[in-house]
Amino acid sequence: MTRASVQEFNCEKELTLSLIGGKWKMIILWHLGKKGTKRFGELKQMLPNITQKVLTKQLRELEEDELIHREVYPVVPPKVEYSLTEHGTGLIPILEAMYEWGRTYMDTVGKEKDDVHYSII
Amino acid sequence: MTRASVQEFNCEKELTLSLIGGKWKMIILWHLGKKGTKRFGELKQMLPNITQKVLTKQLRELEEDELIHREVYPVVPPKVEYSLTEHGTGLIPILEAMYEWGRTYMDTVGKEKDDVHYSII
DNA sequence: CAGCATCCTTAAAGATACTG
DNA sequence: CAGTATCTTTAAGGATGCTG
Repeated sequence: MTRASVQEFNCEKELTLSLIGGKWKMIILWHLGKKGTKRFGELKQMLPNITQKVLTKQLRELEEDELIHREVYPVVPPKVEYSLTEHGTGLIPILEAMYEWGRTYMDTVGKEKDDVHYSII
Repeated sequence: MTRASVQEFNCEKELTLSLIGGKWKMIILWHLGKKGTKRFGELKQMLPNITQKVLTKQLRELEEDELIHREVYPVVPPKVEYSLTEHGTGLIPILEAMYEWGRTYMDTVGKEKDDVHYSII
């Protein structure tokens, strides 16, 4: 993980990939980018198939990598809000480009190879 | 892997990520994009720490996903050349954006957190 | 509400040896 | 030269239960 003190990459884009490559990280960043600050429970609802443990881990890693900010309100019951940092915001255009490329790819390759089907759930 | 007949994603950008997320795929695409057609052995030399088995697998997957083209020349000894397809070429701008973002990120985060070091090898 | 602690499964990747 | 074939390791992710 990124959290190691020393990381080796062949190229800077591998560093970038290592930060967004977690199974749920891109969607988390996407939601925070498009809809703004969200609470833990709100994110959990947006990603119905994620477990609490995994969501916590993804968020902690994103926080340690300074892509998101975690604001803890000392109230009972607990309230925790997540939002994008500057670094995280800078990733949104890349995610948008990946979204567009994926759409085009799906439309062409998904249709010409009738044994391949991509479904967005 | 992408090679399954049915793939499910939360979003199109996850499809994109699944195609370039292999450990060596971005560098392979990058080299083919910047330097043009390459033979198997040339790619192997460019990626000194990759094993033949893994390189073969990455190339086969990229080929099946139609990001690269594999041209086999029926000669002895064997000669095989790899090049980008249209789809693969379309990814290069995204890889460039990831490269630039990663450079900026390294320069800022890598310096402010003195316990974190990223090394490009 | 927003977590933490355990245990478990699975695929990606690596090491190594062999071949048309 | 450009691969296959086995075997092994590792870490990400998931299932489940407990808690301040």
